Amino acid sequence: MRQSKLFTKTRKEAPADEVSRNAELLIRAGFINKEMAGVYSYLPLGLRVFDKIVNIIREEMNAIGGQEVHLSSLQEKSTWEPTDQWDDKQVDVWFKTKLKNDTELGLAVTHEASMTKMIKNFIQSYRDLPSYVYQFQTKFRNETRAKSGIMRMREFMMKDLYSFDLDEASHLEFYERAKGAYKKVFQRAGIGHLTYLTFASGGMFAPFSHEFQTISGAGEDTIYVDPNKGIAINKEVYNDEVIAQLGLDKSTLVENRAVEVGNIFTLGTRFSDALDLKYQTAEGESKSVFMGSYGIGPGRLMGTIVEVLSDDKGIIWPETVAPFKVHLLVLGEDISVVSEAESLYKALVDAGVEVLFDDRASVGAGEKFADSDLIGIPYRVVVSKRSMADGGYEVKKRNEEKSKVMSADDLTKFLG
RNA sequence: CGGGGUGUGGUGUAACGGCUAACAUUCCUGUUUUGGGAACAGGCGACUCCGGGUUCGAAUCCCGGCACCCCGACCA
Repeated sequence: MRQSKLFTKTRKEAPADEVSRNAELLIRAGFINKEMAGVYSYLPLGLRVFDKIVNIIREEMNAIGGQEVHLSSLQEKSTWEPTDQWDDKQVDVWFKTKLKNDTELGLAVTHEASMTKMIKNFIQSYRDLPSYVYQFQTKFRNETRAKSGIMRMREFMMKDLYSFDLDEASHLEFYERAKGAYKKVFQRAGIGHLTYLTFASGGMFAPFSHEFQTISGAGEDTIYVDPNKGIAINKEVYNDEVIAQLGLDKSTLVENRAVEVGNIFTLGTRFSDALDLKYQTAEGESKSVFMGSYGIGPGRLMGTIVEVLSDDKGIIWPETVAPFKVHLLVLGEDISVVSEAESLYKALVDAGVEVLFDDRASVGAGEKFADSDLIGIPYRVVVSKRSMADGGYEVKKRNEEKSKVMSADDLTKFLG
């Protein structure tokens, strides 16, 4: 993509009302736009990152047998009444609305109940189980206090997977697979080294639920990490009994602030009982389906990556989620330099490399460098009189200081 | 939802109750320039969040509303 055609532009200063690092950098670099408190739009660069994150999650969900669907965000009152969750006292973040005929509707806070209702149409027998169904769909939560940029929004995308199993044993088997898939997601997204499987309160069907917590000062949770075992305990269940139960040693646990980037937990038969999701066993008995739920917010994940991977100049995207792989800069308007850059751009695009080409004329070299650092694309390639005199193109990684000069062929090979 | 704070060109800031609301940046025109947000010249852009009030006079003081930020509570 040509930067001269990109409608967004970078800013030197962040809006005064944005304090969080993720919002500050993402707005300055033109990835997101703030609509109102807790509501942000994704712009071209931001959407590319968002989509890459979504794709990583999608691949990992598919790998453990997930089937993707897309449920509505409009939900009937009757969907939530069986579990008593329509009540504002039970769920205090509802956005509610009405049809023209005054029928009450809610904007999806989550999808446990509607997913259960949907799958009920397809599950009658033990032969129909298990089923693992997921979606990327908008959640609306009327938070009393939105904050921290895109980390806690009133409208946000969530990947929510629901598992429907015959019984607790097969549920637990899948649960372990889901753990593994989540680990891979955060590893691939570039924050695996800072993300810990964390024990948290479990609800009625399990002693614990599991959160994936990424160490960051921007986090809202406090966790106690065992660095050797790579697991942690959320403050909400942190006590001597739990420490002993998990076989941990209190003296080795380190307190940290962390962002909850994912969570998985056992629902048991809470929803299947309430909504009458049952199946017939081989013996002809009727049994409740055993459920679990598994969430990741791609937007929050994107914000977390920025919080954790940046320096004083800007963002440092991991290659896996970067909006482009290469930021190609042409310096000066000298015809031979420009045409050299143009043909390199074409060669890279033809080789299938994702390139943002800073082809803007009459923009100083300093500004191009500053923009490049701010946007944070992993590889920067400079074409200038100097680089050509040195015998080619100058390549530098965003997170490294020194650059090296490469020829066109080497470069295409190196990046392709 | 409790507490605290802030609203001034697109963005960041300034302005004692008193002159035509200032400066920087962005943007536009032109000249020059091209290795770390370059230089010069000219220009566009603001009913100072909204509504009342006090005053000869309000961006400034008072009241109400709205919006935004921070701390806490909440967070399937």
